[in-house]
Amino acid sequence: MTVTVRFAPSPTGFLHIGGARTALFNWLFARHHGGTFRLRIEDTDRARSTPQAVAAIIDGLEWLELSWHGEIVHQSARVTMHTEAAYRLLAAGHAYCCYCTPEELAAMREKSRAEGRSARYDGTWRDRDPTEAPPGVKPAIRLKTPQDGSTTIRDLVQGEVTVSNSELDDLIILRADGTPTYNLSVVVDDHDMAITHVIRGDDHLNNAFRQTQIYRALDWPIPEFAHLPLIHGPDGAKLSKRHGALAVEAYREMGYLPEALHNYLLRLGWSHGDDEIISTEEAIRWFDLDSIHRSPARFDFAKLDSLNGHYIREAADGRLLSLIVPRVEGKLGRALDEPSRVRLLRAMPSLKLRPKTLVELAGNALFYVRPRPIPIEEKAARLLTPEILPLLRTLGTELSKAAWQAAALEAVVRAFAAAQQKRLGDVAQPLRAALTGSLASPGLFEVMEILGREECLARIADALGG
RNA sequence: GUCCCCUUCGUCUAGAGGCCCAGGACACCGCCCUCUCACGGCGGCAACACCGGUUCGAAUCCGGUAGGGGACGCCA
Repeated sequence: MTVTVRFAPSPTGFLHIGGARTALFNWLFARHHGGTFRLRIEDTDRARSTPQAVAAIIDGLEWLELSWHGEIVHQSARVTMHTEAAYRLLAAGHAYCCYCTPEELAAMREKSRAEGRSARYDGTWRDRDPTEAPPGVKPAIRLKTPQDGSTTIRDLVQGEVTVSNSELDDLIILRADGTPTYNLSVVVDDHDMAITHVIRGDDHLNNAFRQTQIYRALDWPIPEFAHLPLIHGPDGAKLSKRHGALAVEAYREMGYLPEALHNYLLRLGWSHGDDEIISTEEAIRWFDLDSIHRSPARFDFAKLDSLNGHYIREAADGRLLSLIVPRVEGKLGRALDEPSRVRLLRAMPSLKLRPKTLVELAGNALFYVRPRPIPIEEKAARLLTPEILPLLRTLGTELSKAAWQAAALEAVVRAFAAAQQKRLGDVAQPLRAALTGSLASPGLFEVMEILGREECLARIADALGG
């Protein structure tokens, strides 16, 4: 049997980071086994599902390059299959009609809880004669689940987990309005899609028991389950809006590379010895379910940053350029002309050595393409003292006679510093301030070469009060 | 409250009875490199939740305690 897995988000929000990891693990598992990875949108909650959310999920998966096989399955298009299954269960005596009102159910839950038991349906209508049904009330259909014994699932991550059947009540599979509920829909869809492995978040572990009972009642084979521990925020609590940056879209905006997020998410709860930098190819080759931890992991931006810095350094210059151009243009307030792009591309090999994010990269690149006079940061400006300015003027004159190439420029500046009885840094830093407006930049002489003679001399003049 | 799950440096983790007075990575702190910032190199700080038991020997096995998490919908 070929491995078939699915990612089944409900489109009630954006693709969040936990969902992205679930998708990644499913994708890797399928790729590892040469199987199929499918996408199913669980949009049966019409009130909360939106087309925008569907689009956001698709965008997110595409950005992460997690491509799925075949058509996207929209669960809402399959309600007929779901309801049919419910009626089949009803006809077979595996389900029954329940006429309880929401108020009655709420009271029931409260009572159970007050008595120190888990809140669940008490089976009022389980064996009651349908003729006793109150007139005019539409029933919901409940699954008739076993009352004795226990249900065990062999989870590929969690191991063997057993729950007493007395803890599992008769869940509703068809609402009073005739629509199917989540657990039924999932089972029918997973069955029809020939899903072999259900890999999803830990928060669904309880559902696995319910779903197992539905599979049994329907006499369908039960797929393998693998429940992944959730991702927690830095404070150890479940990742929530409070921690910010839930949507993968937000990570893109913050300037993270998809491959960095891949690598980071993969290592969160999964490992392959001491390996930290793991390419997608390696991930596909090495991925397995038994190396997944059972405990949740905390999300740590510092480590993501470090990984992102690594992947930025590895990225092709042209790609980085196209990624930062919109950001640079945004800060500049105008489109970049061709010479500016060429300049940035030339500067990229050294520019990309420093930042942790594309936002930083764009920020660091800005001085190369800014119109004169460039703004000088306060700390940099402080270096341009009345004592230094005359030196800078003389240096400018020396420089104007030099061949405009990094090594030659360095020779001139070094000779100048020596002649002035100064250390190189004493001269280089003010020069850097004048040229880049900052105290930190790529190598000064490379910067000068890329900026060009005219621009450099002009910026020096600007700094002199031009 | 009930049920289920989890517990190695601050964080992610290696570890499947002796290889571990616990290894790697990120973060942090030094030093080196150096025109700055990074990168890189070297070094440092720092953990087996606790208590019992099994064993010649336990981070690894068992039990309990504590702490954390998840689930308890005619939501998905």
